[in-house]
Amino acid sequence: MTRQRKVILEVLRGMASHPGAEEIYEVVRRELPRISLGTVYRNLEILSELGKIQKLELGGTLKRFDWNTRKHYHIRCINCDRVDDAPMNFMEHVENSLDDTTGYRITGHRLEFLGLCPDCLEKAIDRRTLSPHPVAEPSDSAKSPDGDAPMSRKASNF
Amino acid sequence: MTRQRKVILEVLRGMASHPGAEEIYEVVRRELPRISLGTVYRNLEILSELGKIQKLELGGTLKRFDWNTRKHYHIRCINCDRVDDAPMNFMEHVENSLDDTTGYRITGHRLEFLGLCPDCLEKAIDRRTLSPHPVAEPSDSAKSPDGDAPMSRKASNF
DNA sequence: CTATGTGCAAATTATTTGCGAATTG
DNA sequence: CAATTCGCAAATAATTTGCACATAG
Repeated sequence: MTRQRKVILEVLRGMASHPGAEEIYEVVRRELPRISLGTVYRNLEILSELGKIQKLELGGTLKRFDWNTRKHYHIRCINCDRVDDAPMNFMEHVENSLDDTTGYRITGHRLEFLGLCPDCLEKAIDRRTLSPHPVAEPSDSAKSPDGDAPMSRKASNF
Repeated sequence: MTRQRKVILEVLRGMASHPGAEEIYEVVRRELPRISLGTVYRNLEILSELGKIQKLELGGTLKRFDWNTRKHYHIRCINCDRVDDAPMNFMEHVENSLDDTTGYRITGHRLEFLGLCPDCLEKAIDRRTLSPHPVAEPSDSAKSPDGDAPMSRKASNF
């Protein structure tokens, strides 16, 4: 347990979000200005092997880390890539729903919800930025409480 | 619809697995030796936007592609990274299980099962390669039908 | 024709690794 | 001290992109 390892762990525990290595690096740096990015990567890996943190492999391009080591799900914004915990119970038994013809020995599962986070949702409603096809400015009062969901092309992948 | 686009689509449709871009490239190459990897990437992206194929963002390091555009789940081997379709019905309603305090507008979800594929499972049983701690060779007949699952350290992340 | 797509090579992004020096126990 | 870890820089891996040329419609 080196100083840098301890600081990395504390920093992650102090973060509400689910940061990637770079983001953690930037914060740790404020305390240990001489630390290297490689050290951050190495320690995040080690800490997750020790079970002190959890490595998340969600969609998108980067690996994220979570101080919460309990099994739980996540929800990711398809527009800004923000990630939050999904407020939903872990389904202990989904794995039993699998047809046993797979031949696999199942060891776990991962569930990720996709959607627009509150911030991006608001921007989408205000500016129609994410509408499937550009919309001629409607009267600004038209804040349809639950109208046509703005879905990006990307979202239609699912 | 260029020749290369057509060939890429046909090749993917002819593949049983869920290949990444490189793997598709290698096969397409046999028909179009002068095609470039960049073209493969570009066309896979376009084809998925057109809804002709599906882009998969599973765990692991690479993006995979699936000719099957219907919503379905996958199962991935934690040892060799092989991916198969998960023989299980799509859960149309899981998204409703989400506590509505999220503030997100949900547009989809993704479920991935993890485990040992038949091949890796067999090797693990034969050679105990993946046991948590090395095991003294037991009698070879001990094919426990559902005994102690060989779990790698990685698997315990979930 | 002309908009779109291609091949090639260089650029990006995220992550990993070799190595000699520093630190921990 | 001896094993582990660090900082740094270079190496990978997967994917993206700029640009001059080629092709489809």
